[in-house]
Amino acid sequence: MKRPTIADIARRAGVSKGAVSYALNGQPGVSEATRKRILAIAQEIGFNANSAARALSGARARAVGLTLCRPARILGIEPWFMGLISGFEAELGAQSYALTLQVVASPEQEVEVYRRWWGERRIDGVIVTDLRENDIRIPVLHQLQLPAVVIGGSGEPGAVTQIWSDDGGAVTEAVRYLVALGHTRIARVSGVPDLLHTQVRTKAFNEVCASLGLGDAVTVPADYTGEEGSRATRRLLIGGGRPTAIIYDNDVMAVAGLAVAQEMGLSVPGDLSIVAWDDSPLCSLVHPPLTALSRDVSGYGAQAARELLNAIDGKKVGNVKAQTAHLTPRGSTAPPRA
Amino acid sequence: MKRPTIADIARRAGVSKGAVSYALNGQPGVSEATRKRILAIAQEIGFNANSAARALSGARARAVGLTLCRPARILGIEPWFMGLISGFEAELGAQSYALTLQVVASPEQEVEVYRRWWGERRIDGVIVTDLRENDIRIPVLHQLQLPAVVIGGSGEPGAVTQIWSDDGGAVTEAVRYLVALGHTRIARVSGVPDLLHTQVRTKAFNEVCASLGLGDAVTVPADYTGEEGSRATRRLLIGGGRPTAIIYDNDVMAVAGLAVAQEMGLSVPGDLSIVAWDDSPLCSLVHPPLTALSRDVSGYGAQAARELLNAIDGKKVGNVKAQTAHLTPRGSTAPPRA
DNA sequence: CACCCTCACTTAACCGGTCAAGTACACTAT
DNA sequence: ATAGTGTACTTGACCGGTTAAGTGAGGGTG
Repeated sequence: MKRPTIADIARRAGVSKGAVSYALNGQPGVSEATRKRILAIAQEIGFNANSAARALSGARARAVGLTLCRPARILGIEPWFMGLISGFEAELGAQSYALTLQVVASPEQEVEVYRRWWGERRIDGVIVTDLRENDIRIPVLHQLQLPAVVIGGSGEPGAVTQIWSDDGGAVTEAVRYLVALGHTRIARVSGVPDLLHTQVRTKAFNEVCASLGLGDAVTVPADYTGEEGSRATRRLLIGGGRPTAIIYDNDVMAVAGLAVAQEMGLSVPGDLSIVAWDDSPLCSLVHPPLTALSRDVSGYGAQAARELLNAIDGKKVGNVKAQTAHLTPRGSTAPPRA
Repeated sequence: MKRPTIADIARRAGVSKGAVSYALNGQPGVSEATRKRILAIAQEIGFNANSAARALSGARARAVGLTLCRPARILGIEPWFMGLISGFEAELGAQSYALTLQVVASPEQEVEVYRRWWGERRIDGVIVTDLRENDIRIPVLHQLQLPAVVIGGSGEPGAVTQIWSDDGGAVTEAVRYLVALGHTRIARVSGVPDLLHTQVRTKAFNEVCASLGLGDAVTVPADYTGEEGSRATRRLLIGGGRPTAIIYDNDVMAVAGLAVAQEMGLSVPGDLSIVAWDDSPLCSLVHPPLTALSRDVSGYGAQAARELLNAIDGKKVGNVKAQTAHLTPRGSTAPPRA
């Protein structure tokens, strides 16, 4: 089956290729009557502009890239990314932009992928997640002049547009809530310590614990996987001065922590309260359902996509603050047993 | 920063554009010495062929498409898709093919996306999941001559390459195992009944139950989400003749089922044994860890990608049988209490 | 009535690859 | 010496859009 081209439309409409192009792109240069006729023909023969030809003649590729840099075993289970992706799609699909995905093993590989995509002119911009301190990707994106939106930065103004949320505020809310319930020994199982948003959360956790006089704030670093979540939880529950509440940096580790507590014969929330970060269906799936710091992940993704499309259109670099995660109390938190 | 083109390489090497093209693509027409020189220059200046130009001149777009047609809320949590995707990537990345993703709401929309992609010449082939009976996507793919690989067909020979696994055999193994443990009242919570592989599993379940004299085999249809999994489980556990074992069509529903049992004060595996389909980290995360029908989902994806690349290269249409899921016993199955 | 302006187009170059056809030269066979 | 063959290139058309520059008709103005 032959793909219709603008030449086909031009022939049927009795005009030139150029006129068809103007008509289809809403540019001035054709009369309203001709435009309507051309659009009708395009519709009728099911015309779609060849994206290669369009990209080649200097216009947009109408695609954006996303690299996922987490090991496959965690990618599979963490709802976060899929939530983000469906958010992107909602926005990109509406503008008929495509999303190109690449799974990578390291930030170095990520940089290579950016360079390749740029060289291939395959994408118009990228979405960057998991920002680190002195992230090696940022200077490369800058050098390549590749429009980008960073998700999960610290909120400090930088070279590229950021979508960030006040994670510090959310941690503070969670700790205050647990203290109000009567907890005094609160621990935390964090995500990868190199990531900027992990650092923001850790700092806020330390500060609020200090300000409420909770003694030293214990944060055990992990990596978002269930295994590490279990390991960290065991370490916390075995040691002396066992905490009565644990805040986890994602839902997967929180679920793993719940399982460890049950396996050790501790009751949740009687002996241990659990708060998860990121409220996916996973949290309401388990028993007891987990109290979580909820945010609209796919809305977050949609906002990121919108900002990226703006950046591609050459609009200003900005810092967009997304909704702060809010506490959704469920069955996994309660006052500690005397 | 200007992107290097083959013209730049040609100039530096003192040859024509054509020669560079032959050299880079491993085609005959240049001497070994010249080829080496050209490749060295390409390497040095960081050349990547403009994918648009390449696609435009009749060659491949070097991209394949995947549409995800499940509601966002389930997409987020089901590890299956992410596992598949990382499998695709392993294979596609090696050939520097890109993966283009689109989330859609219905098979009708999916067909539209295929048509658009085809018209835009954006992709060289597609991966089709969740095959239905008389699937409307198949004739369209055929009409468009779009290379495709179907994942999760029934194994019956058809118009397009299929990757399938013997789900019937796996169900049979699970039921036999439960019967060996002493169970006689075994129920099943299935995925969406329209999907072909659901039908295959249901048929096999009915057959093995009949052949083992287990009375009528109860299958409650659900949709892979946790909510539906909970609902179906409650229905099974409330009714008379409560089953002592339930087989779930995915891990998410199995976890939800576990939570329902716990919430109803039933012990797992004492009062109820649970078998999950698809062994993701989720299964070993909960307490007790779930007995599962495991298969290498990302290997499955890799195989699909390989077959798709073959189909794009015009190689034969084939039916590839992937590894059958095998039972991984864990803590959620045991003999029923007297 | 000449002049200018606007509108609605047409024309053709261009993007950066691919590839069929053409060319120049060396080497071999008769 | 001449034709024939193969190698190593060059040349230029082509893919299907976009867009700057050009054109001709019609209307308004002094």
